[in-house]
Amino acid sequence: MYSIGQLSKKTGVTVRTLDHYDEIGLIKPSSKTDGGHRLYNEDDVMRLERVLALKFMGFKLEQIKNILKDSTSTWLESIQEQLEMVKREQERLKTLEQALLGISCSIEYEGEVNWSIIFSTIQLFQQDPEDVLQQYKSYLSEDEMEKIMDMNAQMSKEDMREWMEIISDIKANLEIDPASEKAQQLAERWMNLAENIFGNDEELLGDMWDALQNLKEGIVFYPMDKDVIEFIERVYMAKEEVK
Amino acid sequence: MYSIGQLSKKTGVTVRTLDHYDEIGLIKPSSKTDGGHRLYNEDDVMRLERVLALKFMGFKLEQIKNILKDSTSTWLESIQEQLEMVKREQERLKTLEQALLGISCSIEYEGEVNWSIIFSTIQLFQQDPEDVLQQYKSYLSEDEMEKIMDMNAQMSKEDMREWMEIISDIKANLEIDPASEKAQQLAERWMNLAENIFGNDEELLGDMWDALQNLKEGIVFYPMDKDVIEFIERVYMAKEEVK
DNA sequence: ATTGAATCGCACGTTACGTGTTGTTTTATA
DNA sequence: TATAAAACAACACGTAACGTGCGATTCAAT
Repeated sequence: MYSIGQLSKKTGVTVRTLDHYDEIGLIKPSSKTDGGHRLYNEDDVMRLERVLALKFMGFKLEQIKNILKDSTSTWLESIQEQLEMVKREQERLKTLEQALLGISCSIEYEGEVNWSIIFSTIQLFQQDPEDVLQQYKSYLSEDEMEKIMDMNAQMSKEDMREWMEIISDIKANLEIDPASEKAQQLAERWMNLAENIFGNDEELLGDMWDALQNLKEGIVFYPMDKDVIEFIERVYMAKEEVK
Repeated sequence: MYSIGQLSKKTGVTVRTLDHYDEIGLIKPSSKTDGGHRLYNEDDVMRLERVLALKFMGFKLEQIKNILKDSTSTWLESIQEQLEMVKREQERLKTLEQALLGISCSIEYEGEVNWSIIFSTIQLFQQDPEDVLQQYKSYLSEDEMEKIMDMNAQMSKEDMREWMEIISDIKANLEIDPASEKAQQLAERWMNLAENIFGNDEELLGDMWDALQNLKEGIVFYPMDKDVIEFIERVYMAKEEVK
């Protein structure tokens, strides 16, 4: 028989928590002293351990009460629901991380808080990725869209950082001569990174480029907007002319 | 100028939410009608949009108030803190998913709820992975431990399912003759899967096996316990004898 | 018996609103 | 312009899982 304090020490849960579990009828002490102090026996301890296990799995106290009530309970179902929930939450956090990463980089390289980039980024991540890619439907095949989605998801922090760096570099130099040495270098850096990310898939890159040119409005790849695309276009046109 | 209802329609946030933001001083309407109805102007709308953006990023309303208060605010710091939080949460969910997956499989294949497996699994995931591997320190090199941690994290649902299946098969047949056809098949299936997971790294597999044999207590790889290890040992010894 | 520690029971605080009520203001219609 | 209908203000209570007190017992040790 344990007093509430002893049980607390034994299991590591606070007295208040045990108090609460008693209040909501989750764990009622099997007996009491004449004075009214709660006494917990081994069965109670076991029940507590099970409750803690289920809590670790992410169930709510009310659910735990139900699960422990009917032993015929649909355990598998409950756990698989939890699994689904955990997966959905992970998806959410993954996109949130991407968004935060993009915003963080944008502040870092632009040196100030740019609300329009923030709004665009968030808007981009708020709708589900399927919808975002719908815009590209006429330019890309199913296959290509899937590839892009994979890349998007697997883009590492380093990739993102490099990507932000080159793009903010370009943004800082939008007005320079497209035929200049520096412009050529910038465009080349962009191309290299793009190839790197798109894995040397020339066809995909080409189709992607077509899509980008035709969908200049809005932000399509995080912070890359119309201005950047047009800059790169100009540089390439200048290059062609030299030839 | 928008009434609270118009603003609600325009932005999609409920009237009650705007009400709340007014209450806590997050978004106060810039003017009111003679009768006391709230009127929001474009600046208020902008502030609301910013609030929503920050909320999307996961900030609390109180934090948002502070961030929007001092423009000199440490934006980058705040966002990077958020990023860290998101990452930690993802880590937590990843391990939780693994644990749930293990428990789900254990119920599926054992056909009943086995609390001791559940407790062991949870205990395994509650301490951080570093500590778990500390037990193996004397049997495995740094390199090997790192490899194992990677595998552990990347073990797919299918792998886990197969793993659970073979192990529960073995558990159902612990008492059969180690020299029998069936026992040999079971051990072989186990070996094949282990090789599959450990990527044909014979040395790693060997060292791992040593560790498993010496650390029979507790569960080391999810549901694989002492009994299973001893069974496989017996089968191999029987095989040796035949030779 | 006394005293210090443990415990009980109660209540308010937390977060970001949802839901509901009553009384007032605005808007639309006659 | 009178009146009905809609919108709104202001307040209160509920949510989930406890944390943090608080005064009033009760327990355990001396």
